[in-house]
Amino acid sequence: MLKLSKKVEYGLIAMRHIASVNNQISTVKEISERYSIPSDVLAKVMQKLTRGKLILSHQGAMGGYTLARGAHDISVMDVIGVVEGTQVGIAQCFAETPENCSIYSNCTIKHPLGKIQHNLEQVFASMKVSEIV
Amino acid sequence: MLKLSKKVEYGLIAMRHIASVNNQISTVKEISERYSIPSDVLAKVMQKLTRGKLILSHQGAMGGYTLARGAHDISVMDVIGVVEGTQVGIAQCFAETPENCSIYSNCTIKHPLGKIQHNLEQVFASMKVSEIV
DNA sequence: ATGAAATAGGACCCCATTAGTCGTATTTAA
DNA sequence: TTAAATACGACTAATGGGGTCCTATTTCAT
Repeated sequence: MLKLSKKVEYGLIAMRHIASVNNQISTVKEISERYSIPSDVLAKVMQKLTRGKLILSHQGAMGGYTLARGAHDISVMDVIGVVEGTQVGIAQCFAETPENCSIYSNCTIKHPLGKIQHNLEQVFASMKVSEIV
Repeated sequence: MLKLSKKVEYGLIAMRHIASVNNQISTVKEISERYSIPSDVLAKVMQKLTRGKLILSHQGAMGGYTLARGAHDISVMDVIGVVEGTQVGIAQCFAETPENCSIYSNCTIKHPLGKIQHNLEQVFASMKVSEIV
C-alpha cells in the first residue's frame, strides 16, 4: 500500500545515473548491470521516459540515452507521471474512471482525500532529480 | 500505485461517520448500509481500529462503536497505521525487511526516498478526522 | 555490404497482495 | 432465553506488479 512501483524506482535510479555521469550517453546494459536491474524491465522504462520527453534516445550501435533537460528541471513527479501512464491517484475517484469505485455516490471522503492528494503531489514535485544524491 | 487500500478508505469513512453523529454509538450494520460497504470487510476493519485503540467497542445487543478520543486528536496517519498493520513505506527499504529489495546494496535513491517518505507522513499526520467533512 | 550493438515494443506468465465471502463463537441487553 | 451485536479464523476470487521471451529496427564500425 502506498508503495512506489519498481518501474518508478528504476526510472529514478536511471535518471540519477545519467545525471551523475554528467549527462554522457548511458546504455541500458550499463545501468542494468551497475544496479542489478533486470535489463528488459529497465529497457521498457527507458522507452517510457523517452516517449515522455524526459530523456533522449540515441539509436544504433554506440547509442544510449541522455537527459532531455537539466536535472534540476526534472522532478520526481515528472518521472512518476511518465513511467506510470496515469497520474498519481490515491483513490479511484482521482483516476480516469471515478465511477468504478464501488462506493462513489455515498463516499464522504472524496474532498479531504483530494486535499491530501494535492499535498502529496507537491511533495513529489518539489524534489528534483538533481537532488537525488 | 500509491493508492490507499479499501480498508483504509472504509476506516476513514467509518471514523468520520461516528464523529459526525457526535460520537453516539454506531454499528457495523448501520455504517455498511449507509455507505454500501461490504459488512464483513468493514467488521474486520472496525476490529483493527479497536485493537489499535482508535475506537471503543461495545459488545452485545445494543452494542457498537464510539471514538476512543476526540476526532481532532486522531489523524489519517493513525488510521493508516492501525488498519495496515505495517507503517507506510513507499519502498521496501522502509519496511521491516529492507534486504528483501532486489537492488538494496546497489540502490542510490534510498536517502532521497527517505526524505520523501518523511514528508508524506507529515501530510497524512497533519490531517485529522475532525477535518474530514 | 555486413555484422554487432544498441533501442523499440508486443505477448505472455507468475505470483503476491487485495478484496471479499463464509462459518462459527462470544458477549450482552431486553 | 433469545436476538442483536462484536470477534475472528479460513477460504476464494480478482487484480496488478514484476519479470521473461521474442522479434524488429536503427546505426556505427570494419
